[in-house]
Amino acid sequence: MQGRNALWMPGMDHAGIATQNVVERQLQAEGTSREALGRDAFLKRVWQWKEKSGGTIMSQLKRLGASCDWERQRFTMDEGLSEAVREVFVRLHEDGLLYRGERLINWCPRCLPALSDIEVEHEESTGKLYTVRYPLADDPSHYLLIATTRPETLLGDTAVAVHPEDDRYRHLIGKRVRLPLTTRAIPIVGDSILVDREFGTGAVKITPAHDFNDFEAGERHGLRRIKMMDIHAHLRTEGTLADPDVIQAVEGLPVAKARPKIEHLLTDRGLLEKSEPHKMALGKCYRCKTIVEPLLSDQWFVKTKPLAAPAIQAVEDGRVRIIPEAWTNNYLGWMRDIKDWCVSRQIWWGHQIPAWYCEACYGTAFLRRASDGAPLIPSDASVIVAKTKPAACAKGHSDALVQDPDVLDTWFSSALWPFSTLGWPQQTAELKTFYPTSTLVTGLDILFFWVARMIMMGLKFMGEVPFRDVYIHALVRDAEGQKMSKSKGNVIDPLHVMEQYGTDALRFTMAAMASPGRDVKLAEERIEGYRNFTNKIWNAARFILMHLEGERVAVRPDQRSFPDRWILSRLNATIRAVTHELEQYRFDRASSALYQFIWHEYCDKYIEMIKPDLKDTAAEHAQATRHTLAETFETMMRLLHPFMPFITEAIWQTLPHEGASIVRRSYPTVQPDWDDTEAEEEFALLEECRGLMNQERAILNYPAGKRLHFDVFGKTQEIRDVLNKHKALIEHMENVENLRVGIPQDNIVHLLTLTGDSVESATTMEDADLEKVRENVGKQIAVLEKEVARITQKLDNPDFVAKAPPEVLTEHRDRLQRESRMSHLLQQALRQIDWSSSERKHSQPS
RNA sequence: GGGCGGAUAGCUCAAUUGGGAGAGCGCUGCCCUUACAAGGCAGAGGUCACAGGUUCGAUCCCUGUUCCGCCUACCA
Repeated sequence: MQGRNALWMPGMDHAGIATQNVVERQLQAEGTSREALGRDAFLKRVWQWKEKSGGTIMSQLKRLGASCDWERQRFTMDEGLSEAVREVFVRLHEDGLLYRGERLINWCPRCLPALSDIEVEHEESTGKLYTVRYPLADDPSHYLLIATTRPETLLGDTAVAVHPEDDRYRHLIGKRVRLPLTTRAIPIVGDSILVDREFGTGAVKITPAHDFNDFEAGERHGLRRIKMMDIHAHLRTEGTLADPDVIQAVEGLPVAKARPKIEHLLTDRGLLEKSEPHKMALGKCYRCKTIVEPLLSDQWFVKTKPLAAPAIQAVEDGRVRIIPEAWTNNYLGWMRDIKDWCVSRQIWWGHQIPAWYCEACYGTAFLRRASDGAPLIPSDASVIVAKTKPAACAKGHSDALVQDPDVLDTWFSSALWPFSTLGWPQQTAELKTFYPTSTLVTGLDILFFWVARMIMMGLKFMGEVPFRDVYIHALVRDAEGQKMSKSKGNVIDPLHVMEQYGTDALRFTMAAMASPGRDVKLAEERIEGYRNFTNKIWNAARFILMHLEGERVAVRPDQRSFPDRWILSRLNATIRAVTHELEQYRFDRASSALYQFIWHEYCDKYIEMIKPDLKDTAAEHAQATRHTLAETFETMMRLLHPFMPFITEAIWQTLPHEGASIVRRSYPTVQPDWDDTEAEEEFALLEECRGLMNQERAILNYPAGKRLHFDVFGKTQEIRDVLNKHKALIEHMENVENLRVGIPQDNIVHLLTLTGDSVESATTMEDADLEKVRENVGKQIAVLEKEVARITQKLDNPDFVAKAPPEVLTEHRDRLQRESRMSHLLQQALRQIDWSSSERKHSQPS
């Protein structure tokens, strides 16, 4: 609508692990499995599922009225995007930023593939801290006390560490201990990094194959790595030299079952010193909440440090702006401490890694997994990385090439999205036009998963940042403030909400609640409130259509009626505010400006003001007013359209308009000749009158419908002129007859007078319940006197008078004057009430 | 353990250069007044979490405390 060349490209990633899980569950229900199907047939099934159900998000977007470029829809598994993935993989490898190695990685024993660090959620839980006796090899009567939360892993221990400067243990370094439950003896090493003297016993076991810190300690001390678990996190004792009865007790058991057995065995042998409750943060799979196990395996890693450096720079120097800014430090902190990124996943659905290994060169045939025939590539097999399958290996073997069975992390392809979707690696026109893009809108929860990686990849392969602004939107939570999740079952389906309240109401609610840095608790009352707002707009439109019959004449703004000039000026202010706030990503302020204007200025005031003109066909301004009415409402619909696309289009079509659709019309811009400070000031004066009159009605307890006589007094001649000019309007708006305009005066008999800044207003109180009035007035006076005392006290303070800015001083003095005058007037009214009631008493026979 | 954010009307949330605290919903009263009862008009309701400090003056700035979220971390 603003005439910019905008591209909103819709699309999806392939959600590797999640999608594979879903399809595998289907297969399970059918009594089969992916292994039984085989890789190719399985992938066909996944594609089928994707075609069928993958459109849900797209249809939700469409229902929400998202104006995407639907023709350009992209999917990370599309051929073009897959080509980009292969290109990037090969180039990262060439540049030494990609390597394969045996490392410890987070492993979900249920989902089976590797997880990256950030796919692991930490959850506080209470476990036990066991203290185990490790007898010294050369003197079994003495032992070292080792603290551990995972006693079953001791089968994989290859050393014990103490702090090199710990006097308790220093003399033991270099000696050996007998590893409980096994026939092995392991060394005692000194390690100041691993060991915290203060914690536990100050001595710690090292299990390099099953713990990240221990892995690194193992590297430092050249320790052997003994794997004692399989991919399902079931204990495998082969190679641990465990005692036969231990093997019998725990072989093949999952961790949870093995731990008590080990505890039992240790106790039986008098090797368990004690166990006590212990709080710790357990790593769990973010998807299925299974406890994650560190697992030793061959994986592909992206070396992230060199990529992160320019990505940090880009945010530091403002080429990428994160909004709200508060998240910037979050991003920088994470990037500065970034770990290498494990990108291989042991699943089938995804981009299969473009790496090949030559069995002939390796010398012996690769082992193949019995279940699915996947080759198990040895760590030392030489690798050929290429975009397509090589014809032959370096030594000319052509028929012994085996492709890496693993696929890439979904985020690997997502990271390329800003340019892969525009045709890269081809230098397309789209890429030239739209890269770098302007804004990425996303949730905080994927700032690291996605945003950080897009910036790294964009800088590496395009040489430019992928986007200028990153707008972090709020996360929508349920009414209790809980994050929505399928497993908790508290997910609010937007389709359902749209069904119930309408899409426009949902959209407007989201916009209104999008205060920066704050999550949205989706409260139904709020949606309902904005549903009512749409209803209000609809009814206003009906009213307008009813009154548009007849000539409409466009007149210069400054020659229109007072209400017309006023509403044009207000509309202009609203256009200014909405445009400004949208540019600042303040959707909350933009929507509240619209709400305030449409309901409280346009409907409550403007429409009410012009009713006399519309009903009286002979009215002076009728033709011009009808024009203004159509003009302002049409403009208002365009201004509101991005927030409420459906109702605005529907109404717009019924209004006088040009063009086929509101979407194709321009967004309203500020019109200099609509600004009218005079009209706004005059309106403010009328509002002041209105306020005083309402207050009087309230004090006198008069019913809303009662027509009253009012006198209004302008404090200057100029004000009185304005009041006289709008006398009829005031009478109409305030349900008043025979309004009289005069000069303020004291001692008016039988009248209740109130004062404002510019005007005073008086009305008769004879019809009122004087007792009630006395009470109300008394309350008012008390409030006023309190305020008067407060301001007086401030003004009596010489420091305040000396140091406060002059405008604050005058403002205080004006206020004091007004409040004391008001109090004076009310006391006067009180005296009159007393006088009247005594009159009444006297007139009655005793 | 570290970092960040929040604590304002019964509820959901606003309030940037420190100077009389706002909205929506809910509540109370009166109104089916020919656009709108999903509405109109009016009203009640707040020691701005707590304790100090800076200042003429603090919801706002500083310090500390409590409670609630989130992120992050290897304390075995």
